[in-house]
Amino acid sequence: MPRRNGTGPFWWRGRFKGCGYRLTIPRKAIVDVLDKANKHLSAEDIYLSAHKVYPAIGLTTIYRTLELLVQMGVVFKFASGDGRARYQLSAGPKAVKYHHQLVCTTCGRVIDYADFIDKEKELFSQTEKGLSEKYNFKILNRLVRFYGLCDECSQQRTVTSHKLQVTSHQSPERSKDC
Amino acid sequence: MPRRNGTGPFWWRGRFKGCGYRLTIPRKAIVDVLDKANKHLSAEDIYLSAHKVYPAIGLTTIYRTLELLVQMGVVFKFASGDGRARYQLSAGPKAVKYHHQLVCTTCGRVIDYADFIDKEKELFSQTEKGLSEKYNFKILNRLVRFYGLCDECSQQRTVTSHKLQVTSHQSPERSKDC
DNA sequence: TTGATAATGAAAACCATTATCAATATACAC
DNA sequence: GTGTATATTGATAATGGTTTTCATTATCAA
Repeated sequence: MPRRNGTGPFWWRGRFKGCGYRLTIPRKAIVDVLDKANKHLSAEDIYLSAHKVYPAIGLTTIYRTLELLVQMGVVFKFASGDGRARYQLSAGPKAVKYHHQLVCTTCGRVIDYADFIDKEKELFSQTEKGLSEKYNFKILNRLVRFYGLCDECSQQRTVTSHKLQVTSHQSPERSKDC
Repeated sequence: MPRRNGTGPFWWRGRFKGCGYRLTIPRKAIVDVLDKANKHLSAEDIYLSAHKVYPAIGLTTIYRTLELLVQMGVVFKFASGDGRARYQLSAGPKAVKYHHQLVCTTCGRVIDYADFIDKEKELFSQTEKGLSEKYNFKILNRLVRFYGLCDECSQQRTVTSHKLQVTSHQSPERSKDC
């Protein structure tokens, strides 16, 4: 039986018509790309994939359609550290309602972790309920990001420190964090 | 008594010399701005403030110095949704080790919340310990961001829906999320 | 099929950030 | 203090992701 909000294979199609927007070939191509992807994509990623299916598509349409989809609540957009936004479907079987990352502030590396999430879930279900009520905010997605130093950069930092010690005229009482 | 890592009023000054970098007027001006700010700032914010103290300063120096400070671990940089990065001191009395935000995906509004943080702290202290060990990652800062619809946009969305219903030729079976 | 209008894509504009490079300021040796 | 090597600076240009513009095309209800 059909569900009220539509979460079946083409749950998003009804949204277009329902909102007074036309369901065109480029738009189908874009949502299809997002639907088939199992991770978040950049606008360019989406462009390249959609281009294979529908070569006439332009990058402008990608951005415009993505904005539309975000407004409709079909797509979730978030800022990744590299200057490019990432997009993913906000519902359906592939939808991920949360992101958990370790971000290295030195090299920019991003580690997506899946550990300890179960413990978090319990806490967040309470927190989200409280926040929703207090701020009357409808929470759809969650991002937990830890910033710091990855294994490699912690080590390199020490190396850099040594190198500086050799080439520099400065005082030797330097810390590890250079 | 002086502390080993330096967290006093000018804790960051030693870092420059310690790392073999010169402590110049522009650099002092930039850190002073960050030190006096009680929230995260964009590069332009910092430029405008530093410019008042030292008008000869250029935007280039702002970016360059910020990068340096991030590398030294003095400044924490993170992506805000609006395409501009934000910066803040990573230590000292004004330093904030965590950010908790509600981000509206429709209007872009950001609500910084301070509720429920105590409960989170307990959980995160465990999670951070586990992650640090597993990935050998030194966690310095934390970002918790909930995406969704703010109060106003939830309501506007309904209004838009009505408007569409009047001006559109489309089927009336539209959802609230347009 | 038609006609009003929504949607498209190429190109230009925009804006935050980065790279280039000649000029300047700094720290150290003397 | 003076000189010298070099780190630092800032104006300018370049970059790259995203948005705007505008003439053309596709869509849908009638």
